Amino acid sequence: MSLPDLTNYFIFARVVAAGSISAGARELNMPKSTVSRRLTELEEEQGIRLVHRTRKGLKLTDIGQAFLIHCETLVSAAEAAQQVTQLMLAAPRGKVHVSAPYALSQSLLTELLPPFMKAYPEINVELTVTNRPINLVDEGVDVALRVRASIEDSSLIARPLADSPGTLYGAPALLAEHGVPKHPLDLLHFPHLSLHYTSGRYTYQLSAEDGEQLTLSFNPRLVTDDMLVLREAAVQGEGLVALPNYLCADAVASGQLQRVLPNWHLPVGIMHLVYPHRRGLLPAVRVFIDYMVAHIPVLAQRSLLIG
Amino acid sequence: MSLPDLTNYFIFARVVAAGSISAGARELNMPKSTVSRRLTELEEEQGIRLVHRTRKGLKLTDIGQAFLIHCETLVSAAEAAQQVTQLMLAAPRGKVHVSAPYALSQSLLTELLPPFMKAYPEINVELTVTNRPINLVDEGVDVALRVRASIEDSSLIARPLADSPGTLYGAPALLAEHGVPKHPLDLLHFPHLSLHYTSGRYTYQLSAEDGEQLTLSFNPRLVTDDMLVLREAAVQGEGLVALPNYLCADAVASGQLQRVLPNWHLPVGIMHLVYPHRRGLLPAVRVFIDYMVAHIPVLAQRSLLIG
DNA sequence: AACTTACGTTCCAATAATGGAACGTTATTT
DNA sequence: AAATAACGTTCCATTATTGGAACGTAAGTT
Repeated sequence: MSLPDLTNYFIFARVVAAGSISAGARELNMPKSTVSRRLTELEEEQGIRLVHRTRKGLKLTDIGQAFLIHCETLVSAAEAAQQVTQLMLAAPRGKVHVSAPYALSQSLLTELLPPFMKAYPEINVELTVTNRPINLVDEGVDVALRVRASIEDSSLIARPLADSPGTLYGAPALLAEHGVPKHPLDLLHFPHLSLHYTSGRYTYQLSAEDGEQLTLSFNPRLVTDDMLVLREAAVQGEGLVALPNYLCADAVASGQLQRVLPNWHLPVGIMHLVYPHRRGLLPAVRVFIDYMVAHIPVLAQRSLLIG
Repeated sequence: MSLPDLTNYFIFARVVAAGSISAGARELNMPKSTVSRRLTELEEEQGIRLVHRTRKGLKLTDIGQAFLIHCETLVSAAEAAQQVTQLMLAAPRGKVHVSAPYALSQSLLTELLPPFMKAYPEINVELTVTNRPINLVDEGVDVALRVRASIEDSSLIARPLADSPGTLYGAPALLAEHGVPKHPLDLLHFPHLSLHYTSGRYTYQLSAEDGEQLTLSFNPRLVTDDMLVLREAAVQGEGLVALPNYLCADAVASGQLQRVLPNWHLPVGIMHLVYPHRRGLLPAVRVFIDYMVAHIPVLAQRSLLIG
């Protein structure tokens, strides 16, 4: 099967509307030689004469008339299709599919989404909250909020938002029971809670301010992929846990949690946005990204100052 | 303005239906390199990503989904357009616009059209009867029946049907009154009737059987472009007239008219069909031509034998 | 684990489409 | 009557498109 060149149908419709090959060529901004050739081509392809060429304008054959009707709906369909894309490109509108882990969703996005949606009433947001690592393309996600030790995914564009330093936290009661740790080795006497790691290996990578580094293995009593669950468990005194500071700022202020070994730092997580292909980014997605890039660092900074 | 290549819309719709670029390429019978390139081309032209490419099949974006709907109506329109032409090509059907002069229409076509239309029930005939010379293209005529001294029109295809010899005719009463002419010069005493000629010059070009030629000018008493009017006027004894023999056979048989100078011949008219461009001839027009070519010579011959 | 299959993309010589200029006609203007 | 303008077509060097082969990658198979 050899597929027909539908552009010829388009040209045919435009030429008939214009009344002559020359006029059609002018409207189409093409040389009339091309228009003439393509029209003849169409007739040969169809095996039928569609227009009679006279000196002054063209004259449709009966079959050309019937053929034209379908060509016109074809042109309309093409224009409608174009409008679909051009509408989405003309202004920030349409759906933005966002993905975020629970912790970030319930803190940052809870705060930022309402004002964002108020600022862009034509944008609909679909928010998928999950801690599972997702494939943006497979799940049809436009932009994902992530915290990782490093930004490595090469096929995606990443926009760093803020560093997310973490510390060990524990409930005052737990610390009273086991004694406040002075040195990392004191941690071995404690129960521990941790995020789930597919590697199955659980360690603290601690670094002191003088540069000293220490890696400590532990067996977690509780493993989950929800940081908020970890925080609540820690508040209940179930064990020590490594968490981003911004998540614990409130709990520390209210006395529910206490920093453990505050002079030893955990690896800094980098909070960032990722999205596919910088090219062809829809305005709706672009303004979402811009909005988050503009506001998340401020919010994160505020949390850190408090924490 | 650069016009979009609508074939890309078509390819897009087919690829989505097939589920992958490779499968779409197979269905379209195109190399996948081309399909891949054209799809990317379409996305760049629209400035928007329409499909996400994954290893196993494609995934439409939301906008791609909306875009696709219009592409599908576009494909339907293209198929409908094709059907219009292919239907007309598949069998003799549709309209045939025929043009003929009065004389031929009322003799030959009156006899041949009914059986033709019975033989091809899907064909509709539109018959324009006029003696005025017509431009086939301008008037949208598919095929014209003509009688001319020569076949000269170069832009048309001509199919000769039969020679149409002519003679001078007169009513017996008129001949009794003025005396039966023995020699062309005797014609000068008669009143004459004639077809209308735009040249304004009226002559008889007589040739004897021994090759002798004679051109005789005359002033017609009656000029019309309808041969049947001339014949009736001649029957009424209004004057002599040069007419095709087949037209007068009946009148001669019934004694209403008589041949004048039967040994002197008028220029032979050639009855023929003309139609534009042998290429792209519709089956309906083709079978009409074939039918006339098959039957008119027989009918004409019969008339001549009688006459 | 190694192998096979199937996907989408890229490369580049072979091929096809393009478009400015010239042509032959015809209607209109000078 | 001559000149001009406009039409559709054709020509052919330039330009753009094509498609087979090779590539990198991921899923299924031995």
